[in-house]
Amino acid sequence: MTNIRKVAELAGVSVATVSRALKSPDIVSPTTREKVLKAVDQAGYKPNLMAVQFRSQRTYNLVVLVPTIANTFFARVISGIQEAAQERGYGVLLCNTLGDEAMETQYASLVTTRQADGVIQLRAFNPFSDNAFPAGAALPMINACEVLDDAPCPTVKLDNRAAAREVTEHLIALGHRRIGMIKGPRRSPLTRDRQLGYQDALSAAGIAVDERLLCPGDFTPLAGYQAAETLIALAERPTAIFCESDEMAIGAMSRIKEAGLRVPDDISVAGFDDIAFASYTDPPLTTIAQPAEAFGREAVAMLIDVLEGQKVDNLVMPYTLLTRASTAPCQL
Amino acid sequence: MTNIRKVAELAGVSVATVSRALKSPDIVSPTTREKVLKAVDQAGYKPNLMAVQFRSQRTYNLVVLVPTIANTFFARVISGIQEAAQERGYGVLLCNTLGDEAMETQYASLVTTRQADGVIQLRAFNPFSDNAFPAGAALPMINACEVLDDAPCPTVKLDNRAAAREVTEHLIALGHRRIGMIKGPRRSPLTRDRQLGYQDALSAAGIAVDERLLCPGDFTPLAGYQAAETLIALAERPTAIFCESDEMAIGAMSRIKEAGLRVPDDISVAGFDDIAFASYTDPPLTTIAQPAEAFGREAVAMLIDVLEGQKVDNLVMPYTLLTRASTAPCQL
DNA sequence: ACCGCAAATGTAACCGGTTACATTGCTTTT
DNA sequence: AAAAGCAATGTAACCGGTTACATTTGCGGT
Repeated sequence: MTNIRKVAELAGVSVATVSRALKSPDIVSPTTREKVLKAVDQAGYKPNLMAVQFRSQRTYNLVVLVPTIANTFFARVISGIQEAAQERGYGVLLCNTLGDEAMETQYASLVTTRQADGVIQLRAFNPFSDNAFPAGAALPMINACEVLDDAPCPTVKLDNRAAAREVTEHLIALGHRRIGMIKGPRRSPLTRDRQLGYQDALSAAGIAVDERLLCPGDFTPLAGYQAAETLIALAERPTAIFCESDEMAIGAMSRIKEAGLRVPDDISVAGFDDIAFASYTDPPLTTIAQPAEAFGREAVAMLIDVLEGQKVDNLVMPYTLLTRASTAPCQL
Repeated sequence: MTNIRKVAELAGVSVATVSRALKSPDIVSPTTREKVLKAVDQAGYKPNLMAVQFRSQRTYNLVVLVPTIANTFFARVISGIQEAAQERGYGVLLCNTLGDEAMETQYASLVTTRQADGVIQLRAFNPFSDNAFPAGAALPMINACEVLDDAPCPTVKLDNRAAAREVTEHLIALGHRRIGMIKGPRRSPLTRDRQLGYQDALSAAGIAVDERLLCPGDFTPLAGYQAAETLIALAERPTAIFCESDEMAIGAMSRIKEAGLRVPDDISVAGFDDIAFASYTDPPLTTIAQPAEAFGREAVAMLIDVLEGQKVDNLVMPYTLLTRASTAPCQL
């Protein structure tokens, strides 16, 4: 193994000089620097970063806890994380937790065992909340996308309530009164906020909330498919459906068409996320565009600020309602 | 920082004894072991894994080079990698390379700088081929999914040629004679193999290959959309289109319908990959199912075998043609 | 010629584990 | 009772960098 001592020997200088020539070139003489660089080249020397990291007690790795990368939205967020981390010289340790809290805690503890410097959590769960982490809240973490109400760390989120309200208002403006909703996982604050926004819009329009129009889901196409089945089977079926994710909207549209109904003629469908496929569905999907990659980029920037001891503020990202052909005036 | 010396002091033993009590409990006396464990507990001691790794010169991290995680197929492969790696006690350092060779080489060199033990490359490019890596081929790597013809390492792949032939034969059996093809990136061996399979099927059926029916693409929905535009504008337009990825098939179907044509009545469409959305498109997509997660799992298993000095053989994964409603008998 | 100061370089401790080797103390063998 | 063997534990070197501190060198000022 070519280490710094070999290089020092080759260059005829001390290890300290080699280290300095590489790290702070300005404090060694030009002659020496050149000798060292030549020796480095000749020996094919690459610093053992494990040693560097061990010495500096920094790994320059970030742990990312993601419920599932199979979800297109999260894939985009991770893309942003990856890109930003790379620019700043950090690596990304990916953890696909499938919502398993034990796994999240286990992965988060890579920070306590010094295999990573910080955590980006994309789900509303504090992996350090366990009593195994007495100093829990102090560990470097950013909670992004789906955030805890009482997050013990900085957060990056969307104003989900406002966004859901805007979608619902759009449907109401089209004349819809019976608007179904396919929700996300039961205990998610994101689901709760979007439902609140939906209710806000209905209340403002003087429409009563009908519990039968609210279906649980889990953000997958299959869940959307099944929920749509329930909704279209209702005696008074909805004329529009707001889905909390595009993936569910795609599943829902599939089931609606299977039943011989048309989108948007018989039922308007709106989604949330603006995934890549949203403009290629038939008809193209009305949805809320979230700046997924920016979520990732911002989370990384904030986490690195935390790691560098800077104070960071919570961030609310912007959204846009994209009106496409899947929503149309109510035909009733 | 609570380190092993603190624990040793607390327990009234030497650091060596603490290390042994934790790593090889059977070679210390029960009394001592208990004392040590109590001290560990009391001090809240967690071994600094950076030190352990530094000492053992193993990081237990694997680098995964993926062209883009925004692609649903790769997201599934990564899921498999992640899961298998975790089971075996390895972490996954993700690198979204966007096909940038410099970036792939840079990330792969995490192995030479000892920040990772091995590489899983999901693209047909050898990041170690550069002359910066004289010992290139010897570095632990697995090439999966899209593999190099002369890969300097073990590979996991599909028989793309046979699979493409099977899809094309299916279309021919439905009576189609003018079958368009939307290809992948120009220089990809995967694209070449699938095209060969397509040609095999045509030749066997006595159909001449018409160059105008072959459109380049890049696996994205947009590419499929644009390629379909070209194909339906042809004087003699195809009655079926085989797309090298489901994402392109989804884009193509979108453009076909936009032109007022019906799938499969006017044009049959087949894809490749069987992504989650493939069964929710309208109509559901005929495609080749690839065991994406298994690709990832096998790649990890093979890489760890390599790291442990075992000999490993190349692997060919199975595929299945899934016949859904997007392909139907030719109407001409 | 001598002193002082700064620049350049060298020496060695250090990070926190692991482990080869040394030491201690006790049991078994002849 | 002495020798041999073994289990339990301690001592300290080691991994490969970084860096505080020490030392040397060179130059300008008097």
